[in-house]
Amino acid sequence: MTEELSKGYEPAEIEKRWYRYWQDQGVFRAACKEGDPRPTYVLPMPLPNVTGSLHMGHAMMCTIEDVLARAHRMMGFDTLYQPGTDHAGIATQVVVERQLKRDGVTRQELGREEFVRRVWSWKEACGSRIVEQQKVLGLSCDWDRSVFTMDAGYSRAVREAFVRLYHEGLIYRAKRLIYWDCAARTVLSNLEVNSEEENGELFEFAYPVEGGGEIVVATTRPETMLGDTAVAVHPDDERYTALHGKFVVHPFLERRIPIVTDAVLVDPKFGTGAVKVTPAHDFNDFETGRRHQLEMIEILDEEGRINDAGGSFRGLDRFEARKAVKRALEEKGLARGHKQHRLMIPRSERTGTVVEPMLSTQWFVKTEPLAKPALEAVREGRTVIIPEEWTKTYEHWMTNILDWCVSRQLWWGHRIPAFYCDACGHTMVRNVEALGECEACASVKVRQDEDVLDTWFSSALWPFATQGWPDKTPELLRYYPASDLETGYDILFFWVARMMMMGIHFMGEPPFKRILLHSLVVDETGKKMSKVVGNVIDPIDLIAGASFETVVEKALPGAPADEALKKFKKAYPSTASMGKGFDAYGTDALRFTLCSYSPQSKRIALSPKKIEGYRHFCNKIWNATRFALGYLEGARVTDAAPVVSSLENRWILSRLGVACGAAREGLAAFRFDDATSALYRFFWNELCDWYLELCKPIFASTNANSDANSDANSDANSDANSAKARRDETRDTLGYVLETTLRALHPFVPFITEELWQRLPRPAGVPSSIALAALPDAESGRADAEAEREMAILQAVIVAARTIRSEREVHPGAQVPLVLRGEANGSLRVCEAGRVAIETLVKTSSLVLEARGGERPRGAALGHAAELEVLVLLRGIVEAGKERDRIERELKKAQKSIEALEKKLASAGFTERAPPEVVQETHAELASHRARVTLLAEARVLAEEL
RNA sequence: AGGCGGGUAGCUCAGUGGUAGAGCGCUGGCCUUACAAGCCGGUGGUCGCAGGUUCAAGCCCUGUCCCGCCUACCA
Repeated sequence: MTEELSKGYEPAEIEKRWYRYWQDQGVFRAACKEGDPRPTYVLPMPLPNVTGSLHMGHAMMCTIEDVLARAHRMMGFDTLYQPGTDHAGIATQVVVERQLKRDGVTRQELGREEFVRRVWSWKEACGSRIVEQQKVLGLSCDWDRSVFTMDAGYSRAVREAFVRLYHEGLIYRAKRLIYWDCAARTVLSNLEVNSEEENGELFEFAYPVEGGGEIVVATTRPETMLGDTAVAVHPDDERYTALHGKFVVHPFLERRIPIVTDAVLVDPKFGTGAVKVTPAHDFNDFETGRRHQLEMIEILDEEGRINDAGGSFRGLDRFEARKAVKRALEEKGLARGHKQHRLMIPRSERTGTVVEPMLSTQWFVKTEPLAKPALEAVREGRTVIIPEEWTKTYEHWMTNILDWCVSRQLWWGHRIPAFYCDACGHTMVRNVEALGECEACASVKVRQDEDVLDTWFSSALWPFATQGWPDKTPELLRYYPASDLETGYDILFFWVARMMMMGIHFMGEPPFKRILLHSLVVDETGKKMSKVVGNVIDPIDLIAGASFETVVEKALPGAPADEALKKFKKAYPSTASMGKGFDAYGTDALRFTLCSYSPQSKRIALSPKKIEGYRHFCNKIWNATRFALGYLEGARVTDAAPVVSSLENRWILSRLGVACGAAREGLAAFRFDDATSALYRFFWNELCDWYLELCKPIFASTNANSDANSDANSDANSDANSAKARRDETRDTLGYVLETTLRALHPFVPFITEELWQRLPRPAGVPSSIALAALPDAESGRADAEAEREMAILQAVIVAARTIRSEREVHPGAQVPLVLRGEANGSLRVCEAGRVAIETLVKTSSLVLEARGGERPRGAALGHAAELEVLVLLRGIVEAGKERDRIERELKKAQKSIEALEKKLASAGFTERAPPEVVQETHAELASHRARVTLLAEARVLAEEL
């Protein structure tokens, strides 16, 4: 720890050390101590799937959350960042089944018990990967409280919730048309189904009409005609009036099918204007069937094969059946052509297979009574959604919510606690793992429902089931409701809305005070990340560094490397200038980058170049500290800002307060972009660019004066004393400012700040980790308007002089004579006080301060800073012609501004109706432009003698 | 089709009615004892388009054209 800092910032080396330290020190632990006077801050982590590995979305989410958690911890809250993982029913089952398939076994062959055992062992072996990655990101969760949704305690809570809802009449079992995943052989909720436009075919065929003639229908799913129980036409469609009330004959199944009229289903302008109706396999047809009391014929089994109802097509897979039906229709001369057709294909989010609408008996949650209070909680502001615009989306969904199908035909998950008696048919819903005998007839022929619950049902209980509910544990009392819930807007419905419903229902109050939503992380061109497009980035590659070969292999698995790389670079144009791959940017740089994006926009276009930029920022922090450490020996660093007298010290403390205040405001308003940019600008553009540069001559003066000390000269001694006093004050200020700034930065960049903070002089009695130190605020600085004003004058003078030097191509190392002319009691006094600063930062060979009015030195370039004239003597260095052109250009600019302002002031409307201070400001602005014109005219004269 | 966003510098994005900001890029000059992952300068905008309100519009209103996302869809 005491060894010197390396010249460059190397994140890998420092990051690995501190995470262990934090865990060993128990920094992340929530106290949950009786009598703890601290307020609580509770942040339930959106539980990642146990199957998952960390993607950019997680990185975004985790970063934002960890910033919130760390900031609140530093603000003195008893902070619980609640971690855990989700058993992810279908996703996990699919993964394990795939693995079994490689070994040539099916889960049916293994049996349920053995299969579930295998899933558990898979979970033990592989399920912690994402947790390890979260630790790489620096998450400050209380890992000791981590919960897995299949834990015994959590499972009990899930059963309890089901049982209570059932007895309250909010859960029911019914036969409904649902989405069926034929690959996973389970029902899906409509949120687990994604529809995308794909190429398809609109196939037309004729139904022979009883008594002669035919009616042509069109379909994208010809095989469903095996379940047709009607043909519908529009009642007003004159083409078909003659057929009303007649029947068609099914060509394969010897079934009479009625022709019905239906104005809802049929759009006469589409296709042939006649629609085949398959009530058991289509949502619109289902409703049509209800309207006309049509027979509902199911034609598919649970694997998507044609069942007995399909006659000779029985046993065919649905896609084979499609071909077979078309062929058979052609053979019978009933095919009437086909055309290309774009249509929305619904696919299972997990297995990717085309889902089929099927009739099925399932368990449903009655959502309306639950949604209403959840809606009201937001309307009444008991829960606030940020950014606020999402409130509308939430309302829209909550008011149009459908009953929620919660049963799944899976083996991995919480088994539905419903028991059926085969003897008397009695149904019992109890919070038990097994039930021995029937409560009605005492028969032992009792079997449990085979199905498990939707994963979202269990995760809907997250805010309270993690805290021991239904028991009234100390944790539950202290940590419910949570403070914030932070997540991607894409799961507002899936999860957030459901937690709201369940939280209010079971706990009587909403589960969180605020809902914070961040945007989707997309590629640099704005496209969604996907393995199809080949633009996925593994956050770990950005942290640890990776060659493009490695990166591209993950982005587009299985594709030729050069093709994949081309696609990848197209998705991330800023990587064009990056040679072999990503450097190791480090966790801190990635975190800072993610925080720098505004939460207002709906997409976050990830730019690797931007991450590189923030790594440079980390390097800047590193080196500034390295510089400072060379002078901080013996610094007295205090809790509060020191009282200081010199301008630069007063100024930096004032700016420090502004920056820390802005950072706090940004954190509070969920505007991390504002917070990070305030700290970035302060650190780089104020602390490094100005303050440290101003410190240099002060620290350098030490040596000069210690030489002077050896003289017996008393003046030199007193000079030396005052120089020492100033040096000490500056040393203490620098120490304080740096220590404070690191604390302000810590929530965003935890690793580098801990590393550097541990090396800095700190106030007495600080905690063992920066993570437990106090988060600075506006009061951590010392507001000083006068210092800011004076410093602004010095900065303006220095910049003006530098600009002249640079524009006239004076060599940066060359010393130039500088003359500043102004008001003796005004800015000149400030310049006199800041003489050393000006001399050093401008590099002057001589600095003359004089009152305005006298003769100006000939051959000088004339600039201005506030009301000061800045004269840089350049005789013999610069060509007169170039200088003249430059002055003309500036004159034109100034004239243009003057015209605009004069026009504005000439308008009576403006002078009479605009607020007086605005008019005044405009006058002042005009005056300053006019003064500038005068100055430029004079500069032209001076330039003639260059 | 409906709903919600967005269009500002070459790129990615901030912007609170009072003459437009950042980072990156571009560009000129510097290896200046913390940092070339750097320093000192500079260039760059008809704020999608057309109206309107206002003394004043990137910001408010209306229309319009593009681009996203979500929801529901035509069998």
